[in-house]
Amino acid sequence: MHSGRTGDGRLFSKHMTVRTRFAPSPTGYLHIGGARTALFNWLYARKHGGVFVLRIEDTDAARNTEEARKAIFDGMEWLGLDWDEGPMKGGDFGPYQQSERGQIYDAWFEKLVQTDRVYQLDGAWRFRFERKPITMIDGVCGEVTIDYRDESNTPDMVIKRSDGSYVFHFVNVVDDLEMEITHVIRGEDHLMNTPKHLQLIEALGCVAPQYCHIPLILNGDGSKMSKRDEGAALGDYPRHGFVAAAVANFIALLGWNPKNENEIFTLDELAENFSLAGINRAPARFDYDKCRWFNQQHMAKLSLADFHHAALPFIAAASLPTEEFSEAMASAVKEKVRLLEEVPHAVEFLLDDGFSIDHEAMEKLAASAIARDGLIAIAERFASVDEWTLDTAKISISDAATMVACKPGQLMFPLRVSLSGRSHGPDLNDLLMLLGKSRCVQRVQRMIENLA
RNA sequence: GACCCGUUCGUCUAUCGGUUAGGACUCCAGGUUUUCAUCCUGGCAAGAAGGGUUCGACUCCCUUACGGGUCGCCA
Repeated sequence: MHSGRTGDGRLFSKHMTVRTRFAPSPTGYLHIGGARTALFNWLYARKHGGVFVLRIEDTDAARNTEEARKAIFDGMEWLGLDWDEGPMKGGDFGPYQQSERGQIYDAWFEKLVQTDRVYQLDGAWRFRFERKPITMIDGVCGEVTIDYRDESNTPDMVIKRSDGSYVFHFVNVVDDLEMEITHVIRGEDHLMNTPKHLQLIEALGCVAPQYCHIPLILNGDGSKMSKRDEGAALGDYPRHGFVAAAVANFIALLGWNPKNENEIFTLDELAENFSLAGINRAPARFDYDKCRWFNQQHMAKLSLADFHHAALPFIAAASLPTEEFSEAMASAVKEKVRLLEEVPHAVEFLLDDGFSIDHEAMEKLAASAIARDGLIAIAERFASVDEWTLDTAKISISDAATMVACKPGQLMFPLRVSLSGRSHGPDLNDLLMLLGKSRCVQRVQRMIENLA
């Protein structure tokens, strides 16, 4: 039969179409680690002009939920990981949900019955392992051997439950065979399953796909990432105002690197540069700060219109008037925020005259010898401007500085705090133009009163 | 506990026997900006430990320690 060996996978041929798959089970939510597995499979398929399959592994009827199914589709769509075959897409190897593939499994199972590779125990069917060392050639880990002569460590596994349903190991293997999957990129938690799968494939008389096990993603402190941990649920990313390209970029670099010093990649660029050889073997820790930095880098590349559009839902969610949130405002904060969820706070004082004034900034102002006089001069100069333009506003500030015998630069901080209530924010020129003459005068006067 | 995989700055990583061990995030200091931020420049910071092999080891081998994974009629 075949190569006489198991575990070394298919000899990769230039003529062979690469077929990868992502096979999540619809229980819970889409985990960031799962998203990365999907991404790597997608990248590998795209890189090699292959086919990316989405298969829903819903064999555990009790734990499946519709929300979880939706989370998978939504997450994939958000990240931009389109599948060539799968639910809502069809394909020649369907159906793509295991719950609908019963007859297919029955047929393959019958082969094992015929060849006496299964036996019944307590009503469940167990697969009889061959008692020999099993060696796999993993695409990432290299050669790994598990000795199946040690029966205590590798008991025969159940592949068909006493209720007649099939277990993961069996359906997963059958589907990869049926769907002609060439490369299986999956989490390292499956590494010890692989010899089981190899044995099954051999018993079925087939050739195994190339397996590649990628390291898991850990929390920042090195602990196992689970449900409630920051960054664990893919669905949280759009909610916090991450853009998809940034998240894909960041998780791609968690466990993979392009072997050069580039860091910012679009999805297409990732696909161009992707290779199995660049995948690491050690688990990576999740760094939320760096993820935010990637987001900032990707947002900076967004067009103003796209950024404005992306920020609008966050303005609405903060109960700020979306119709007043202009592209000019978006422009003023575009490169100052790392997450879209920071936009409302960054612009709220532009949309609402009743903004509060930062304590620390106020104290610094109160301590300044020239702040009050400077602001009085500015208010006076502003008020006398006929045509409010950036030039006339700037001239007014210079004039005010002359009046109180200081440098214009010294008036910037008092003016900034007067206009925005804070010591950090958009460019002063933007503030001046965005607010207009009368609001600027009002705000400066309000500050003068506060300082009295 | 058994069996697997792993271990370079705090974090993500480059290095495929010979390098002042490089880059990025974070942090700090300068510079640019009449202001804030961006940005630019510079700085802090690493080969888990012990044995080998070798002229020479972060790199290869062994041991220990530590981390992760797996040991289900879950996937």
